[in-house]
Amino acid sequence: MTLIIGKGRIFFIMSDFLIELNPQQQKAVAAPPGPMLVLAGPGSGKTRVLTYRVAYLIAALEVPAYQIMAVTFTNKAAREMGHRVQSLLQEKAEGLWLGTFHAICGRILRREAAHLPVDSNFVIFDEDDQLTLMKRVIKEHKLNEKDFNPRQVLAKISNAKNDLQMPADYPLLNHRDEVIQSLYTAYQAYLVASNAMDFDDMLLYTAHLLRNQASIQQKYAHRFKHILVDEFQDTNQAQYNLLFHLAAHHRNLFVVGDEDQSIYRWRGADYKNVKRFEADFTNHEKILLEQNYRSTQTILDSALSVINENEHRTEKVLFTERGKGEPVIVYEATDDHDEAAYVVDIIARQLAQEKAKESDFAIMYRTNAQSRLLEEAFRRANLNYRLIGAQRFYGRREVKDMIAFLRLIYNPKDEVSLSRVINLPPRGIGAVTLQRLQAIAQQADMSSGEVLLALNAAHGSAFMSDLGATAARLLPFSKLLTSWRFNLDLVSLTDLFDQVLLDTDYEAYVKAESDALQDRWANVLELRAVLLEYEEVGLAAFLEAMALVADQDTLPDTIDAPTMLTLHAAKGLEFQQVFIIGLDEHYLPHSRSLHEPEELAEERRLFYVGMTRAKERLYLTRAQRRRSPYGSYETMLPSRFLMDLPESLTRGRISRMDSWHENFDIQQFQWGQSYGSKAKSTAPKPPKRREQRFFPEMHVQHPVYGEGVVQNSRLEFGDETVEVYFDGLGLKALVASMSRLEILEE
DNA sequence: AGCAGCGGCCTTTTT
DNA sequence: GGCCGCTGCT
Repeated sequence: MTLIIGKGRIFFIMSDFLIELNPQQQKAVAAPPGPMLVLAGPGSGKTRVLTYRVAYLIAALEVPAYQIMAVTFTNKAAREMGHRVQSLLQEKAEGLWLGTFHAICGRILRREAAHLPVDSNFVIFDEDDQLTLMKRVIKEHKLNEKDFNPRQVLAKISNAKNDLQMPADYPLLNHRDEVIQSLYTAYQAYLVASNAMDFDDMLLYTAHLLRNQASIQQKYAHRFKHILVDEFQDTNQAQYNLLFHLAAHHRNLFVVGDEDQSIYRWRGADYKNVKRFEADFTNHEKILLEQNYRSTQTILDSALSVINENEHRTEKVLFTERGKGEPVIVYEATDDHDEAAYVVDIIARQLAQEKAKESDFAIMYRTNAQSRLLEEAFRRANLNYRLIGAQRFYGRREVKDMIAFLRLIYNPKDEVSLSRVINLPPRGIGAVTLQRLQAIAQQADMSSGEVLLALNAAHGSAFMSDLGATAARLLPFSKLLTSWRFNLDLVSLTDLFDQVLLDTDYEAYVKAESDALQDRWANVLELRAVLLEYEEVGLAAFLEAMALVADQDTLPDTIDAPTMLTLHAAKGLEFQQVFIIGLDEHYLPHSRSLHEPEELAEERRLFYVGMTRAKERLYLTRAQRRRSPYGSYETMLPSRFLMDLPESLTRGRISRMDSWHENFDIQQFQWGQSYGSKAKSTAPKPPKRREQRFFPEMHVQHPVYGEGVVQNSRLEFGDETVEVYFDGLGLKALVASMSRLEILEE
């Protein structure tokens, strides 16, 4: 099929996935160069617009692909866009710069390392590394972790960096700020000494380079004649600044976003960047995409009724041609176990009846911890699932250990990796020896890793004997590190990996550490398999990829199974049927957000993002009681967001909605002091069903009577009475919630 | 140096 | 309920 755009001179040969563009979309895609702001509601095809815009620039305006930079929110989104552009244009798409802010900054920073305090093979510190480092800094400042919570200090530093403040720029309002500034300075010095940077540094350094180094600014502003940004509402100051310096000259900045989907405020994102864009890029064009191609009108209206409660937003008129659809189903579970059972039950039943396929379903929640009960329920039901995020593969201890070995070999200055692996498995280097090593390093103005390497080189010399017992303790590891370093450029990555495993006897160590539940060694082997894919591109690329994997990147789409993910991870995705669980105060909205209206508004947007992922059906669930972060059971209040749903759009009832605000001061609530009528109990009650689960002809299993066939079933007094025929026993009437009947076959 | 036992704290969301 | 850091013992 051929689509004519512009004056007829230009056309695309669209391949099989062509979806006709509506007039707004076409206007955006085929706009003349210049600043463009596309405000796109959920499901309005903004990714499609972005993709086609890139294709249009190349095919119609004959912009070489290497002059285009497109920024996405996740690596996965980048990959998908890359594929689509490629299938539209084939080899003409080569050379396009496409990736997340962090990935793109990484590329620039390695090229421009000469202008940085680190060299081009710097490593990227993740959250764990940052925490390790900050704890060390706090200790060295002779401060208490209680007075200066490492996470909090890091959060402050992160905010500063997102606002482009170096330690010297850190605002000092009181004495405490001075201490934090001092911690920031020391933390930054350690990063530099480790030849490392954290995530925020990647943006900060790039923004600084572009702002302060005219030659670099010109180079990249000249090279990238067109810049496109997805999820623009979630950019922070540093990112905006960076974009500004790249695009200020040619003004070809094409941004797509939706302020209602801004959910990363806590990470420094500021949807005011939309306003900033409008002020900085005058005479920009602005296009609204309001037609939704994803959801039914009912889902859309429900979502709008929730988001409309937020103030200070440009109201959009979202509409769809997909029809009214089914009501939003609301379910109130007795407790969190019941909630999980309900979700899995609905899915299992639809699958059994072949009304849906596995990958149609997604279950979303506010916090990762909420996935656990669902996992258990899925396993009990013998169903597969995909879990995005949470116990990320790359966060596992053994995986981090092995990556730390590789990182240290690649960059011996990495103090955090060194301290992680120097005594792994235990080889007699404890805190004391490590401290001595660090002291020696400090005196010699070297890193600990460099001292280790020097130690081996100076084996037997006076340098050695000066250090005495410490040197003797360190020597074995010093030799190992030297030989790994020596082999770095000689052997393949997997050979190097195997050598480390062998030299450290890591297999025996990790197997001894494993418990029955976790096969840690299997994870090591899995990492080795990943490494295999980087054999060609090398260790640097491998380490970079490991540092920048997003949650969405961790699992292949190919598994046909229901997906479990946080509401944050759900952005940009869509599913036939969506469950949002945990619609209770303190979960959604989360307790940490209740004190601040801005944060509460963000929780609402988060809920809105989740709701608008659904194409056909939306389920919202809550539980009357659930386990608190502590472990005790608490009576919950239904989420205030549920009150915003018009009854005409929903099915199902939430109790206590009318008296929601009576007697409870939500702000004063603390975990541990139950405010419901019932006292705490440690054991959950058996799940109680509100819906009929058993139907005639079902094959069921009873723990005592064995296998039987359901003859009849009815709901009575909130429970279900099932009549089952058991071979040799005859007909038995059973109470569903008490009899632990399992469904074998529907 | 390493380990076991205890007490305090906690978890929001992610590149 | 689980992690982490501290302590005190071997």
